[in-house]
Amino acid sequence: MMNKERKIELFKEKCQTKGIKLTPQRLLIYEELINSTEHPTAERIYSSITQKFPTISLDTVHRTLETFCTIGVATMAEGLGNSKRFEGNMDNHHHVHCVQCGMIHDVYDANYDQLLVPPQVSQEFKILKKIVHLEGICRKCQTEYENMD
Amino acid sequence: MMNKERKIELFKEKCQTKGIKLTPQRLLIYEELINSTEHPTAERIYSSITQKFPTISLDTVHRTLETFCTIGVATMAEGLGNSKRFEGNMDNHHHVHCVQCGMIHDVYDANYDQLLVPPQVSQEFKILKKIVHLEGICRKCQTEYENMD
DNA sequence: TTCTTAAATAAGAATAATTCTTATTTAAGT
DNA sequence: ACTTAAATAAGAATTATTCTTATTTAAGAA
Ligand SMILES: [Mn+2]
Ligand SMILES: [Mn+2]
Ligand SMILES: [Zn+2]
Ligand SMILES: [Zn+2]
Repeated sequence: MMNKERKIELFKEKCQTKGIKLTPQRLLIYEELINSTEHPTAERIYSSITQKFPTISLDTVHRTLETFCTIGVATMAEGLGNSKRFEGNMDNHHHVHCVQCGMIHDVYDANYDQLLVPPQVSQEFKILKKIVHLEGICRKCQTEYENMD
Repeated sequence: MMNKERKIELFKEKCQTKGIKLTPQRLLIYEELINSTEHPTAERIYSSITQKFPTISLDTVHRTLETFCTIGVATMAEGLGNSKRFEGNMDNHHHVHCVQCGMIHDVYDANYDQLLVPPQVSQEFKILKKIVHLEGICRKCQTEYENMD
């Protein structure tokens, strides 16, 4: 971990090196993000900011968060895209998700099945599911990238 | 694993024991689900079924998939709800997600950090993220359940 | 088999999350 | 101060999901 002033400093440098503009909106969104431990949604950040900065638009918050992920100062918590994905496979297994095409493959691995829940977690949560979630780019999508200009 | 006829048999029994009606819609949706390896969305299942059964409604597919999860013949692939969740914490860590209130807590665990990617996965994917995703009910939500009639 | 009824469905409206379009503004380099 | 590409605001559009209500039906009872 790192103190917030330092993170903001690094954020400003990152904007520089990545060649994106340091706007008041971006700074506010970044501050809101690192001051929160709740993994906020775009809407949540928008609501907090709208008090200090009433003219900001929700779309800007969405765009900015995406930009932050791209330049590596934020991440989107693991998930599988906009729509719920279902399966009838009730065997214990894990997943690898192609973030490009959305494909989900099943992963069977004995080590993954044996993961223990840390005591500080099991004290606070009744755990219903333990899954290793891998994210990456599938071979097909990698090939498609290669063939792009 | 298990052959599909047997799964359908068990599905019918499950409807019995859970006291829910065995409708043609439910049977079709279940068959579609277990014949797919792609972790389909409701929309995807709806499209496939609509050919054989043109009067089915998308809402029925949604409701049915939820019912299937409730009676334990299907699951929803791991995710964090409808909206994207962001964070500025770029340290390597994992998550536990309360499926009731949506809260996400950070989990730091050295064992989790050391997970290896199975070779058959790394052959097919360029892995960008490895995360242990725990799901459960937080203490607060458990207490709230207790106080319900 | 026919009857009964609560459960389930279809259809479309409503809501929620996200993305797109376009005119306007602005950060940052000159 | 000037220039300009990038960024923003506003609102429309799109997509996913849920809700409402009238109708239909599965399944147990008679
Ligand atoms: Mn799976
Ligand atoms: Mn986190
Ligand atoms: Zn892919
Ligand atoms: Zn909770």
